[in-house]
Amino acid sequence: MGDIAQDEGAEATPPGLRGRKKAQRRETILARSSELFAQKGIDATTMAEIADAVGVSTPTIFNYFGNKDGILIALITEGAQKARAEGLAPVMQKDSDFGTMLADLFTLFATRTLAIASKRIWRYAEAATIRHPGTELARNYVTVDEELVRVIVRFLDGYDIRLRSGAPPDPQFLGQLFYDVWNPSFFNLIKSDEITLDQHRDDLLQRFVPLAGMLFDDAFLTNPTLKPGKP
Amino acid sequence: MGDIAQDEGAEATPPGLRGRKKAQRRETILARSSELFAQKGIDATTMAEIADAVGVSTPTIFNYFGNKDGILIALITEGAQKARAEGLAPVMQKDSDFGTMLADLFTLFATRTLAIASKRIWRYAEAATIRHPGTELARNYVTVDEELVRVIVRFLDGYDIRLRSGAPPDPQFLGQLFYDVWNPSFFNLIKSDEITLDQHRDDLLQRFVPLAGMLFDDAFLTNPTLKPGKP
DNA sequence: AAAAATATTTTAGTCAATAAAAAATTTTAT
DNA sequence: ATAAAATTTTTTATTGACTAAAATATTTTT
Repeated sequence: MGDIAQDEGAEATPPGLRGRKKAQRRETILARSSELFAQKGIDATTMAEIADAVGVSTPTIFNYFGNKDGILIALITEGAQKARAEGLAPVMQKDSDFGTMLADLFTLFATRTLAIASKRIWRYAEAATIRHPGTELARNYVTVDEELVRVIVRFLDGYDIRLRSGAPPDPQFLGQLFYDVWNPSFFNLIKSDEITLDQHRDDLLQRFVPLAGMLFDDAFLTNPTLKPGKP
Repeated sequence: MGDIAQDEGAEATPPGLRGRKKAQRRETILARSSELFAQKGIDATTMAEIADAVGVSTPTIFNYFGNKDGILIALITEGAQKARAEGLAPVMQKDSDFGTMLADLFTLFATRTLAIASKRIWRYAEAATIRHPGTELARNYVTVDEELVRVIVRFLDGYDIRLRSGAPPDPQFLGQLFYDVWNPSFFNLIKSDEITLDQHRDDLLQRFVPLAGMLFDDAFLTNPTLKPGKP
């Protein structure tokens, strides 16, 4: 439960032999940690074992990642970055109402998120960022969420949204709102090993269908149309 | 980072000398821990010090609360229960629009929440419940949130809400929605020692005013009326 | 008052995390 | 190329959370 000094995250590889070696060792630590976590679980994997597997001393691991949480957050943020790079164009059927479409969109996010790491690892990472919000790695983690909001905003921006209020829609605001509605449900998903992705989708439907019903125009709701010039 | 076996929380005092002693000792542990945490901070307070202050052995503290997090969660949930019992009728000026009223309501919740425990303690408690969701104390903690939603629902239920959709309002749904909109902002508040309650209120205004504007009827927005027969 | 059930302490240990000094390595300047 | 400076890593040692198990004490039951 001590305070922490952490490394600078995955930066652009610095010049010089020293920097290259350091970047490479960082990758090795992450790779071996990932293997060990998968093999024996997080709790059962000791820092000394990781150090052994990498071939360095235990304090060196701490120099690189501050603590075990630091390794977890790095694994997740870097896994998420890779997944993000793989393209995020969501695939879903279009002949449903907009609330259902939102539920499907977020179910897809949940599916992809759990493909990056297990529920347990996400639990640990979420807890770590709350407990140590000041660290560089925790701040990196926040950007994963921000990126997700950006994807939602881009999605919403494709549609010719009609609000009941008649006001012009603010995709940024709506994107954040929908993200905030999704997040507690996603937390429930990762907090319980029993909850399935199907149940998660059901939960999301119960949240998004009524919400969309209150926010959006009847015509848009049942037949969400894309903006002219968007595919 | 080990797994945990925790006690059963603050139950109704069981009969018999043994049970009474146990309940009393539990209270003593909480009282001394609270004092020590306040005096020297959480990290700087060791389990051995708590045990010393109470006059029992260190493992006994673990028998009662599982781990340090367990003590924190118990302090918070029981503090919240006491605060809850003190009556929650929110006081706010009525001559503002409904979005502002919501922001004020949740600012009040934030104020009261931080009166129960410091940001640091809330951070630790939130992290603990995510990391160890299965424990009895973590489940107890959830009920604090549920109770808060109930208060919001009761608040909403007092108003003669008119939705833009024309549909009859579902206070339960709206209460959960508003809670979910509030919560990430509250997390930001406790995650940063810099953010003030005033800034929190500003953030809430930016969330609730536009949201209310999209959801509620213009007439209701500017002049929220109570249901007939409600004070 | 003995037996059974339960709680507590003692003891001993594992592991995360930190600190500080020694040793090794790389870079920079000459 | 080599000495000096800067940086990294290892060694060593220590604190503190947490667990396990056996021994001891206490309460309840019979």
